[in-house]
Amino acid sequence: MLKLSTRYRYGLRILVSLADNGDCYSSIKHLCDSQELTVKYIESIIAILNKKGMVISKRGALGGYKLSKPADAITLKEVQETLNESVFFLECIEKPETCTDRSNSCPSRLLWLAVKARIDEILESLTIKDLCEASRLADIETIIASRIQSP
Amino acid sequence: MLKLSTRYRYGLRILVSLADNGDCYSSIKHLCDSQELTVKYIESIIAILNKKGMVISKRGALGGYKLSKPADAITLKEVQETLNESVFFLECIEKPETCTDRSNSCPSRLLWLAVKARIDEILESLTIKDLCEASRLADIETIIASRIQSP
DNA sequence: ATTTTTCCTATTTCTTTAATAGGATATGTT
DNA sequence: AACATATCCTATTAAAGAAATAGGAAAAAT
Repeated sequence: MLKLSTRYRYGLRILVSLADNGDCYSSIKHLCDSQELTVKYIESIIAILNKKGMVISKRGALGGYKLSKPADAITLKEVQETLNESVFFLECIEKPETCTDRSNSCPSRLLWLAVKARIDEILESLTIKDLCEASRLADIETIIASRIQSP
Repeated sequence: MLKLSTRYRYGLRILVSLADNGDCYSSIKHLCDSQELTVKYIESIIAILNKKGMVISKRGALGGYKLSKPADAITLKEVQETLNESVFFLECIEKPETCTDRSNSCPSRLLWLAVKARIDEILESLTIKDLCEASRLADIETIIASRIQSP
């Protein structure tokens, strides 16, 4: 439980690479050189991003992928939703029909609503551009602190 | 990814039930009446809690389970670790040998270190007793707010 | 034509979770 | 002693999702 999928981890790395590459098209092969992944596996991940319109593709020689919008317009929440569409953090919240009547006296539900709210707060406040910067600075806490207001 | 396991959800509900029952032994059958689970499945969950010494068992007629320590001495983090021993939120952190050299320039790693820190902060600050209270109040945010200092 | 590269569809493998099953052992009650 | 109530123990199966691989079709540049 609460395991981070490699699909999302790699997806983020791919998007960060594309962002660093600016307006050029990066081929999967090129993305592979910097990452230790197979062409086929990256392909399957980027295919999802492509179908959702997060990247623009160009076929044939000199083709590849680039971001479909500025890196600071892509939130990490958006990426998560794209890459893990059918998986629900908490079914009884996202699909109420699964566990209707327990509602607000269910301790698990209350706890995870609270946890999820905090995760989402971070994922919504950060963008791919922030990740690029965090990677350069080797620090993300400062960026988060500047985004999220303390109550 | 980031899916909450039913094992943990049910485990919490079981512990909250035991807490509400005070010093009496609750049989699995009794726990079943309030929850919509089979005897066998609850048994398999509570067996884990028992092996780790979180509950005390008594066999035979009038037997059952009760908490091994006060409900306010059992943190939710402890429960999570007990029920999901072998699952790592982020392998490259918890088992560094998996992904050594990417370290602090890996965007995923930075992000999830930050997210994990916030989840752990909540899980460590709350106890089973808090969950009992949250369940009664149908609110957990007030409790969390009183525990976690804003920076 | 040839090379590069995306695109599409399918399959396999692996891990983990979820759930079930049968019977052994202990304990209180009658 | 017999019986009912419970935990305990050890498997096994089923289902889901994640991870990874495979082969070839289609497009575009040189």
